[in-house]
Amino acid sequence: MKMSVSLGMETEKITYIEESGLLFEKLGLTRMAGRVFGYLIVSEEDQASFDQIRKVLQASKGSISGTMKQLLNAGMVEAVSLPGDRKTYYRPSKIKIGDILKYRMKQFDDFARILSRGEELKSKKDDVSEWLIEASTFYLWIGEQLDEIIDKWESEKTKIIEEYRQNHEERIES
Amino acid sequence: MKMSVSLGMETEKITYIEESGLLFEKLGLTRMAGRVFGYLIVSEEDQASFDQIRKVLQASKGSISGTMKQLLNAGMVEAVSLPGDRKTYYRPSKIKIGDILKYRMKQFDDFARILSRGEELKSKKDDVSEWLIEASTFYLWIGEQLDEIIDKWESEKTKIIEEYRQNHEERIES
DNA sequence: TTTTTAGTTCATTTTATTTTGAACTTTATG
DNA sequence: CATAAAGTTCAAAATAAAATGAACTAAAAA
Repeated sequence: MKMSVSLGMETEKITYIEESGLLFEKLGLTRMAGRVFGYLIVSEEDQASFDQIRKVLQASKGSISGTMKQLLNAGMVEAVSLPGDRKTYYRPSKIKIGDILKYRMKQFDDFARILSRGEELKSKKDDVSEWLIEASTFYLWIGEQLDEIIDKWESEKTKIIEEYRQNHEERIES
Repeated sequence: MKMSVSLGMETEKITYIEESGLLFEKLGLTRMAGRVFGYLIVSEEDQASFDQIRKVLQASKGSISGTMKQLLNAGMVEAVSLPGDRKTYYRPSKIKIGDILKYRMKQFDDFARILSRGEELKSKKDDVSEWLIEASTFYLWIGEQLDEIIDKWESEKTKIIEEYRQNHEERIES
């Protein structure tokens, strides 16, 4: 196995970056996007330059260029420019976490729509029709519920995070 | 564009089947799986035989064989066998719709885990670390919330579906 | 038992996706 | 203005994923 990350980075972080690549691939994004995101996460610097990313991940400029666009477009990464410096720097964006989920839930809208259209196309109404109606309604409904929950998160997150932190510590102590 | 479905099926349904294929592809499954599922949905028969599916979708036996395994494995399709008939028939399974969502939410667990591990790997605690903790907690929390919501759906779905049905009719009347 | 039908397996081919690399654009700097 | 650095673009190469088709297995029927 060729290790594609190096330049004085700890083995653990190199492994992490590759795992992030594989996860992104599983989520339908590209492996390189996952590597870049992983690198930006575990890098100790506040931001990394295009060329730094390219060198660490040992990829071509073209590949990094396309990947940065993907990540910017998905809102996962932010570009930073500095006066007196023509380079572009990148850092993980502090995107509202609920927005990632909302974005992903759009997939369910599509799924709901295809189920509902399928039901309309059937001339015979049977128990599959029933199921189709039920399933597409479910996705409409769950979308609304999720919006409410995400609002709840935004307003109560400090408290919730604190609760989770305590739970975690309790487990370690016992 | 080669139309890969035919055999006396309405154009609308053929289009539907192809769109279902494209959607499944977008969801990370295969196009063929989407076609088969779409076909089973809009077919007027209760179930379709292996060979019927193969003929309608004009695909090879190997392709259908692999695809049926995928769909069975994902729980989207059920196999039916009949006494005195050596064929296998397939129909869309009346899978609990919440289960599809729960299955998909596993992706978020993975995402939460990678964010949390990234945070642990950083020696410097900065605002990215803060964000990582927040984001991974969010996914833990949302998983629990969603389980509750899905339970609520299961117990109240008849009522909810009725409400949505009325809303839909009102819109048509006005 | 032999034949036939139904489906599986898997090496090969086809198709789609990702990466590279070189030429090009843009913008800062001497 | 000329030069250089930083990125972008895109055709071609590399890689990965999916479909085919032919040989194979299992199980019912003759």
